[in-house]
Amino acid sequence: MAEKRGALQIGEVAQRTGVTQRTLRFYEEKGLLHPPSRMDGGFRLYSEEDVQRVEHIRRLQDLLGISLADIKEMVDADEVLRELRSQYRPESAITEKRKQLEKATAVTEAQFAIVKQKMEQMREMETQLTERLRLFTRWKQELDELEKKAAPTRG
Amino acid sequence: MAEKRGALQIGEVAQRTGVTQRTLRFYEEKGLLHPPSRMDGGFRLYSEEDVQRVEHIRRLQDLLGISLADIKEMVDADEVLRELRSQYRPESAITEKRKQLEKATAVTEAQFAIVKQKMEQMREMETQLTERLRLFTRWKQELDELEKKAAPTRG
DNA sequence: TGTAACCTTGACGTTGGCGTAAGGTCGAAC
DNA sequence: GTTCGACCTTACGCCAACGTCAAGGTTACA
Repeated sequence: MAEKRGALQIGEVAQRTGVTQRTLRFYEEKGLLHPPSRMDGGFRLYSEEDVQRVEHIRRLQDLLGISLADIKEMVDADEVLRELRSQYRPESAITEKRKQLEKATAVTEAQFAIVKQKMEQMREMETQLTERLRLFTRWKQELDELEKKAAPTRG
Repeated sequence: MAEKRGALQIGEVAQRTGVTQRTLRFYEEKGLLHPPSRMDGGFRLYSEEDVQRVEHIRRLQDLLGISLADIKEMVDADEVLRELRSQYRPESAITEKRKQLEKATAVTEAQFAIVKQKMEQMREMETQLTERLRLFTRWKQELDELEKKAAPTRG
C-alpha cells in the first residue's frame, strides 16, 4: 500500500542525488527543502521535484561556490516561480504577485550577474592555462633535442 | 635603510590583496606562500611576486571553489614553472627537469579540465537563467494588461 | 510473530579557513 | 629614551556544512 504514488524514501533520494541522508535532513532543517510529507510511521516521503531541488542546490554549491544561506535565497526564488506558474490564474492579490515577481527577478538577475562574472574570469584563466601548456610542450621539445645532441647514439 | 629594495611589509600586502594579515600568515603556515625574508627584527618582507601569488590563490579559491590543499598543488606547479624559467640553462639533471615538467603539465591539465567543465555547466545555467528572466518579464507584462483592463481609468 | 532493513530524533564531533585576544618586540620619530 | 603604531608568536575561538554515533521506532515480508 503505497502512501503516495511515486514517492521516495530518504535512502533512495540520497542514492539518486549522491548526498547523504544527513545532508537531506540538514537541508530541510535549514529551509532549503521544505518538510516532505511523511508516512504514518514518520518516514519522510520525497517527490521527484524534491530530487530536482537537491540537484539544483548542489549545482549552485559546486558552480558558484556560495553559502547555503545565499542558495536558500535563490531556491526561494524558484519557489515563487513554481507558485506563480501553478496557481497562475491571478484572480486576486495582483500587487502581491507583482511583489513576488519583482523579488524573484531581482534574485535571478543577481545570480545571472554572478554567473556572467565568473564565466568572464574563467575565460581569462583558460587562456592563461592554454598558453602555459603550450610553453610546457615547447620546453619538452627543447629537452628532447638537448638529449639527442648530448647522446646521438647510445648502446 | 631599506632592507630589500621594493619589499613590502605584511600590512601593505594585506591592503593590496584584500586579505588579512592573519590570512597571509596562515597561507605561509600551510605552504601556499613560502616563508618571506625578514628584517633584522623579524618583520616579514614580501616581494611583488608574493602579491601576485596571493591574488592567484584567491582567484582559484573564488573561481574554482577548491580547497587550499588542492590550490597548494597548483601553485606548486607554478613554482616549477618559475624555477624552470629562471635557471633555465639545463646544464644538468635533465631527467629531473623532465619529471618536474611532467608533473607541472599534469597539474595544469587537471586545472584546465576543471575550468572547462565548470564553464560548460555555467553556460547551461546561463541559458536557463536567461529563459527565466524572459518568462518573468512576460508575466509582468501580463499583469500590467490585467490591471489596465480591471481599471481602465482611475482617479 | 519475528527479523532485517530502513528510518527517526538528538546530540556531540570534525574539518577547513580563518578571527581574535594576549602579551611581547620593533622601528622611527620626537 | 620614551612613545606609539606596526608587527611578532601563541593559542584558543568560531562558523558552516556536514559526519557519526546512540537508542530506539517502522516496514515489509516470510
